[in-house]
Amino acid sequence: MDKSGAAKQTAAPPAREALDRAAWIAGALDIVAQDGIDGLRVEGLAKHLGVTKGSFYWHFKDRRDLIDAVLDDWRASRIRDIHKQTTATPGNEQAALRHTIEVYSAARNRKGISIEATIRLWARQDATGLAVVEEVDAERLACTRRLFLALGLPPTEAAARSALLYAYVFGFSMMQCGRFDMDAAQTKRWIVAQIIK
Amino acid sequence: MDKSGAAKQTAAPPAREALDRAAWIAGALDIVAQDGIDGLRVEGLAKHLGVTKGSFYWHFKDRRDLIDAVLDDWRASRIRDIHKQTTATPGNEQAALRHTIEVYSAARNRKGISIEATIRLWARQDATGLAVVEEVDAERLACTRRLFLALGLPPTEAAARSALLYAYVFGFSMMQCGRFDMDAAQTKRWIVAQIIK
DNA sequence: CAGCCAACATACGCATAAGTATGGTCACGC
DNA sequence: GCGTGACCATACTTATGCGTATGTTGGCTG
Repeated sequence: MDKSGAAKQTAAPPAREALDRAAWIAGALDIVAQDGIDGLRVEGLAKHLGVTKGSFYWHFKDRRDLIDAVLDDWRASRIRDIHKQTTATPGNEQAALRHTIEVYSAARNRKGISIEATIRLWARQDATGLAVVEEVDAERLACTRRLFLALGLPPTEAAARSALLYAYVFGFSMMQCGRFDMDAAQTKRWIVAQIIK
Repeated sequence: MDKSGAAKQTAAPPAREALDRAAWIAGALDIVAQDGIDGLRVEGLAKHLGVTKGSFYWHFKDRRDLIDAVLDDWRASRIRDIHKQTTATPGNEQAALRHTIEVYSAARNRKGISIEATIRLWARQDATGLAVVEEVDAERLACTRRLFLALGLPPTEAAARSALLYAYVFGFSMMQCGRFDMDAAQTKRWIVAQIIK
């Protein structure tokens, strides 16, 4: 049925060069963003990459091995990202906080939000996933808290504000199912002002 | 294997009386809270209720019929609940707002949060689910906004505060994967004070 | 008490999906 | 020019799960 004319229907590079683990993980994240972790099937992923599952079981022991690899990749990338977004030269902490909210809140990339929500929900049932999520949470809170402290706020208020920031950003992104235009600019500005100071 | 001694291993009532749609929906919500919508299998649900799927297909056309019924039930119960929690006698609007935050934020019932997160995430892929979620969102925002307006706040600020309240409550609940004791009472009080006024 | 029907159980067909076993191919070293 | 191994395809086996077809039972009515 699709044996002769199946050459470039997916996102495979022109000349198909050998896949490595990273390529499989990247593909897996595409699937996870769309169909959740339950939707991450090895045959489906293989088709997405233009190969068969014979290849998959060369690179991974089993499906769980892939999931663990995806988790590790996600943790590393999220921690890398929060550090990158919250670095600020002394005196620019407020701008850094605004920037962090802007970058993380909502519409920017639907895919990242989907992945995060999926992993977070799935982690409620999986100890390994839970540990990863908690690690990312702790790191994010620490990063923003550091900025608030640099602004001279007392420790308790810095902790509270970073918690509010995190809760807002995440809660907001989860509401963006459809359009739901509560990003009425004015509303958003007011909220950010409340959080920042 | 389980033909003779299978009498009361599940949560079936003592004398098994005939199930109705409501019982199936309630059971389905148990499953959804634990294993997500993808984990909602008709055979598994039947076993959970102590019957076989022959019964299921008597009450429901197919699996999708059950999902739609669950969605409808969830929408109705959520709208009923937000109305109940946000009713306030004139002069008690602040207390009502505090009460609403307290009731909806976190630890109270892990199950409700799981169900909400699951439905919300799943709705990203399903038009029917999306409509339900948006309806609930709109109703909740309207209810809290009404309270803020009753407190004399200008419309834009009332909208902004209700949005922040909603985002906080929801974001906060999603972080409660493990223990993650950021409910340090003090932090929580500070945040609530920011939101309320 | 005959018959009927709601409410289930049982048994099947069919599809999907994990994992295994084994065969094929192409590049590269020698 | 030929083996060797990385990389992938093919062909199973097994298990799960949806939907359907049909058998069974207990209670109610006339």
